Amino acid sequence: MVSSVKGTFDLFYPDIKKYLLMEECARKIFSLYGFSEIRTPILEHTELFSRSVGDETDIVKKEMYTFLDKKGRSLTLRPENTAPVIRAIIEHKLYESPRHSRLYYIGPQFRYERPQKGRYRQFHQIGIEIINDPFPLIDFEGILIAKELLNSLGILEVEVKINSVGCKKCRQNFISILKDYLNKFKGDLCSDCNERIERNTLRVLDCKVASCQKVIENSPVIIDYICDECKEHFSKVTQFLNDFEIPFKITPRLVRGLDYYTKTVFEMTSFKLGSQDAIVGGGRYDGLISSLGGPDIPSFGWALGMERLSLLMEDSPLNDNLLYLAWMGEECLKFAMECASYLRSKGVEVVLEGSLRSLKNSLKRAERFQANYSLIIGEDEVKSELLTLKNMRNGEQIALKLNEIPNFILNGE
RNA sequence: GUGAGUAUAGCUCAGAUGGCAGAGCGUCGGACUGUGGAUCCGAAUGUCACGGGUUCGAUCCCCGUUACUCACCCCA
Repeated sequence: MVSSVKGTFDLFYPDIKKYLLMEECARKIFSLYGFSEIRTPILEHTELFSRSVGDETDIVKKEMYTFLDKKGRSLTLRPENTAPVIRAIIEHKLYESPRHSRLYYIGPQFRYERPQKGRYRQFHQIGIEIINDPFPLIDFEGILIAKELLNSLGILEVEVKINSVGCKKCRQNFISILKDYLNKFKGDLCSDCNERIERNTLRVLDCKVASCQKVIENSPVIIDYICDECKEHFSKVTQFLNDFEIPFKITPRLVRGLDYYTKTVFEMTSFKLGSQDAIVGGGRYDGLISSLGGPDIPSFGWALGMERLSLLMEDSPLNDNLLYLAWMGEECLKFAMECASYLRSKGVEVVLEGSLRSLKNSLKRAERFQANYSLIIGEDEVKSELLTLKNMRNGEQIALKLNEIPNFILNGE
């Protein structure tokens, strides 16, 4: 037997319903904020990610599905969707188009990691990108949208963690200060962190090793060192959050694993998940467009993990309005087919099965289908043109003419 | 990439000192010829993950591989 690839999975009823619900809610909310969808290819040139996400990040160093195609080009299954969206924006010169400044995407992403709870090799993200607006309002609205999306799906218990990682100029300044500090405690830091001091200094702040934690506790805090502009930006974002009563926690050690972030970074986490507790993550990336060859235009975005969200969602109620058509005898089949066709044209969901069954068996099938109704069509019904509609939830039966059924099922009349 | 645990029916899981492979649930059929869910009766379903070793004999012990689960790293 050939099985699915490690870290991938098949999605079907009932879990698929959660995904459809997520997508539906997301599309609804995004359009309320003036967003439109963008779909980019799953395959990109490897260079796109090494240049944007960063050569020194784990994602690029060890987590990408990269291969050579038949002409020897290095291609990569996208590990995230921000770089592809920005690539598309630049390629089509859409960065000045207001209509294309608010984009959302829904789709699969790929990272070659060891699977565990809430983490897969093919996973799915819903995300947004807001192009060409440098103002703190955008950071706030971005977070607000994510929060509204979660709320609309019944997820209320999330913690919003927020921080600023400064801009190109002031971050460098902080990094050298942090480097000086960390170098004093080299002996206390784990081997990973000793390497990070030079290659990816900020990430030391994120280390969970106990001995490193001690050093980090007393380390310089980035918000104290960022430039006035960045400080101003950050305080406006937090001010908006306060004004609109969105609880948040300033987390000085929150630095994210992608190099392109500037100023605001944020994460939404849930204690109900395992150790992979981030549902939404994102921030501002003012330098990304220019670093990919576009003009110097700022952006903001986040991504939400659908698998993690689905872990938090209750099993969705069975709100199907499915009708199972129980027909008896070959001489009823043609009539049953005509009924099915009519009902579907009126918007009723109808299952009609090919095998001739006893009524008892048909009702059993209806139950297994989790149908709300059974419509019984036998000799009597064909003659009288009064069909027997049975409510499978409470067992009640009523005789109706065919043209009365859609209204009865869809509107309860 | 690292560590630990697990792998037996569609699902959940038992099993023996190493000697014919088990249960519950589910599925299908019947009791009940036009009325499902309850009850009773019956039936089908297994390369005991894969490959090697030890043994008269291995699903069980040993080695290896793969997959799954959780954790580390990192991230959604």
